[in-house]
Amino acid sequence: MDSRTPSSHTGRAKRLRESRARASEERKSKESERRVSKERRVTVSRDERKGATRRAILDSALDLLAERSFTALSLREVAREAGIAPTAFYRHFDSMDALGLVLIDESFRKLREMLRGARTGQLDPKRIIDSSIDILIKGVKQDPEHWRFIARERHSGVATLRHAIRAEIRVITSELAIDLARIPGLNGWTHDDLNILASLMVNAMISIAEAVEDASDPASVEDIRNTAVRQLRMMMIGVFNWRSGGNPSANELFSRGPQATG
Amino acid sequence: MDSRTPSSHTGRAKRLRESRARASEERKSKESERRVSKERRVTVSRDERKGATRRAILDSALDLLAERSFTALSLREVAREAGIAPTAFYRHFDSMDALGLVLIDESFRKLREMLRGARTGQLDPKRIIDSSIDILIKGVKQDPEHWRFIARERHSGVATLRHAIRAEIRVITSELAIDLARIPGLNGWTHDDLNILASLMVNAMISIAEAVEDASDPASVEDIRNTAVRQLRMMMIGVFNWRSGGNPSANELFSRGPQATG
DNA sequence: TGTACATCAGTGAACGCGCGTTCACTGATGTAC
DNA sequence: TGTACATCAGTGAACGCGCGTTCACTGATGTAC
Repeated sequence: MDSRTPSSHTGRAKRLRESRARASEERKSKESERRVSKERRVTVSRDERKGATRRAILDSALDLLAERSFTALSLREVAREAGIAPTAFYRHFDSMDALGLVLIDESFRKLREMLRGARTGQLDPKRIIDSSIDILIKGVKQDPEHWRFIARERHSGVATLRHAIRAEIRVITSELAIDLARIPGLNGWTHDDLNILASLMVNAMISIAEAVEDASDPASVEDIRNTAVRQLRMMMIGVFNWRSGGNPSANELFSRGPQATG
Repeated sequence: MDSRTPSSHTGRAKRLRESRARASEERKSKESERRVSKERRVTVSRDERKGATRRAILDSALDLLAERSFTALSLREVAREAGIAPTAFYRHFDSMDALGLVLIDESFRKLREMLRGARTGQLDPKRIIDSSIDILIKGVKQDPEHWRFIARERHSGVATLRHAIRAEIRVITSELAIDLARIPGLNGWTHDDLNILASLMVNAMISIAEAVEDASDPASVEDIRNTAVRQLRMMMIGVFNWRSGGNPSANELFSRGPQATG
């Protein structure tokens, strides 16, 4: 099936080969099904191929984005890595920007998946902070490309991507705020305060993920983990001593000092 | 003095003209000085010119970086904006990377300047959080280019720049930790806890600065300000209820709820 | 099942463009005497 | 002060290269009958 792959691209068309092999396997498993309803299923084959190439393009781009930023990524480079001619790119995406938007969509899909898993996981409340951070670190390590891409393009030069990311983060934040409202200790909080807390937590999450993602050795990941746990504890103590409404001024805090609740 | 500026570059050599005009003014004010010690001062003129061009290059690059990321910035583009031939660039910097490092150095010099000002400013402790954030916002608005550059390149594709920025942030964090150790309420804290708090604060500072920097209208800046103030208050309540050593578990916090200290 | 035609993912040549870098050069500024 | 020479910031032509995009094409897959 790959007989058409140009030999000059030896070792480059990896992505496409992989992708097509996967598609072909899927196809085989559907063989019987296809025989049954031929008139509908025969079309799939071409679509499968197209889908495989599309995946190859997306995967190649994400791979290359581990080293380059999106602005520095060329259409020809992506096509080369995917094992197709540059012109074939246009059969799948109108422009590089369009591809970028799809990547963001997929990255946040992964992220939300992870968050959903963490939420339904019913964590031991005694270790909720530790567990949350462990889940976050595991998520970052599981597919670092997506995280790196988001972290990088969040402040990149491409306005379209930047805005898309900001919008996604906003959604995650407000979802978290809704969840927080259900926590027993926080049910008296105002809507505003919940949102502010949520964005504090999302920011912390992003900072931690970014730190993990460009940590080189396991020891420094462990450092980051410990720091993050203590920072979140500090934060949480603040949160649970917060009275939605009136609070002590900084001045009072300074004069009271840390032993006040000891 | 600009008679050599090619007419085909009309309106482009702005930077260089400005820079040279500035240099020429400085030169005039040193005129008498120069006459006195001619043998030493005569050399300055060529150096002045060179310095002016160097500044023009740096300023042009920073200007362009408001819209592009560093990887996407070309040598020729910078030269064009600075009003010099592309080849002249090499008289001042070995490569674009070298220029990038100088920009980081200058950006952090500005940042540290601001922080030093904030520290020696003797803030009213009653409004220390509000004032700190106001200073930060003012700083970001005063020269947004530097902030944007740092924010963008912190996660960019250029490893050299990324590492340089990380190192600078580490320095700022440990300087802050030293300062925090002097605060009455925190003098019992362990070295580790102070560092963790410092990095929490620096992270918050970066998040706020980034948010301000890509806020479009004054109203959303005001929003960010209010959110930041409340977030920092929340954090500070946590900090001042923190006992360096043992702390209540998340479980205890959840069961106590926010009314515990109310 | 077989045939004739339509679709369309992928091709490869070609284009004009901006890029980084080299090179030998120019001419104003600086230096030695 | 005047002259002869050195320095060196800035020049402009030239190079080879990778880029995005266009175009008419090919040939396998899909469809109608």
